[in-house]
Amino acid sequence: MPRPGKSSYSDQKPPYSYISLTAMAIQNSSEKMLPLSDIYKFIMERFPYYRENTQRWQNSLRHNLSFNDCFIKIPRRPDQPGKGSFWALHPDCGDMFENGSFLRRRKRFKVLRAEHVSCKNAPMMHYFHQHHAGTKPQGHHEHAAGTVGSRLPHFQSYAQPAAFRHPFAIENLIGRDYKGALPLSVMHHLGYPVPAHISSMVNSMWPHVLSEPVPTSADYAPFSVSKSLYHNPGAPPLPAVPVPIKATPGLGHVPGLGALPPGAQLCAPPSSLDKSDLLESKTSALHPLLL
DNA sequence: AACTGTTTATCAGGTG
DNA sequence: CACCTGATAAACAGTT
Repeated sequence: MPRPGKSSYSDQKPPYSYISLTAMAIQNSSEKMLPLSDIYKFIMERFPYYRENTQRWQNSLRHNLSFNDCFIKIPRRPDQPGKGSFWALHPDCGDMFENGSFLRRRKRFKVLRAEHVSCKNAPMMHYFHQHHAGTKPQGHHEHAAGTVGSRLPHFQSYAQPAAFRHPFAIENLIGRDYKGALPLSVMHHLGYPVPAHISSMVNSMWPHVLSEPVPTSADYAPFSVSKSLYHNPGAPPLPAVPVPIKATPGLGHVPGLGALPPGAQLCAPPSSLDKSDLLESKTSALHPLLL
């Protein structure tokens, strides 16, 4: 295992998964979203190991972006021409990494099917911009069967329960589920007006991490998820549906690995969330003290 | 053509 | 042993 400050390890494979590396890159960006090429750049600049075999690892990374629900695509605006979309972290995956350390992912992040459809697929964003329905969304291959229809209450119950809300509508993206959870910059990018009270809340949840030191190529000092990626006390609970891998009650704070800040409240399912809405959850692993 | 994104498949390693 | 996660390969489609 490479140790921080040992340059002789600089060309070794970093102890981070592609998910971690991608999350690092995105969180390190000022906009909290990056095009694919900038994710490549970030990784190559900081980890010499990834300056070689680019075809191999970049294919893997793209696979991870598409495959993992923790990454969402943000379309470019017409005034931002370029290749591909921006990639951002799903607003509910802030506590994905154990103890805030990128070294270890605590739980698998999976979204509900309905949420997934509206969040993962580009046509939603086109609707988002153009205010009309895009092409019919397709479910992610892994979730296409088995969960149809039954996990919609979050969207349906928001604000105007009786009103039909297209699953691609902005209200369903930034409505109860995402309001205050997407980075401000992303909200702004999407042209969504951000009320002041939400703005302040979001800012406290998604701080700029640019001011934090960035590890050099030889320094695998763990990137830590900034404290405000955890939910603030008082902030409305987000309907994350994390699928815990396992609880690790004994781990606690590892020196240098970034600890849970005092008073931070981790993402747990809202109390109102019906048990049937949880996918394969093991509630013991969701206890805040364990996170 | 090169890049981007999706999907399927396979394998290795860790864990209960 | 079953299951899960992550890494890798590859085919393929769409976009720039």
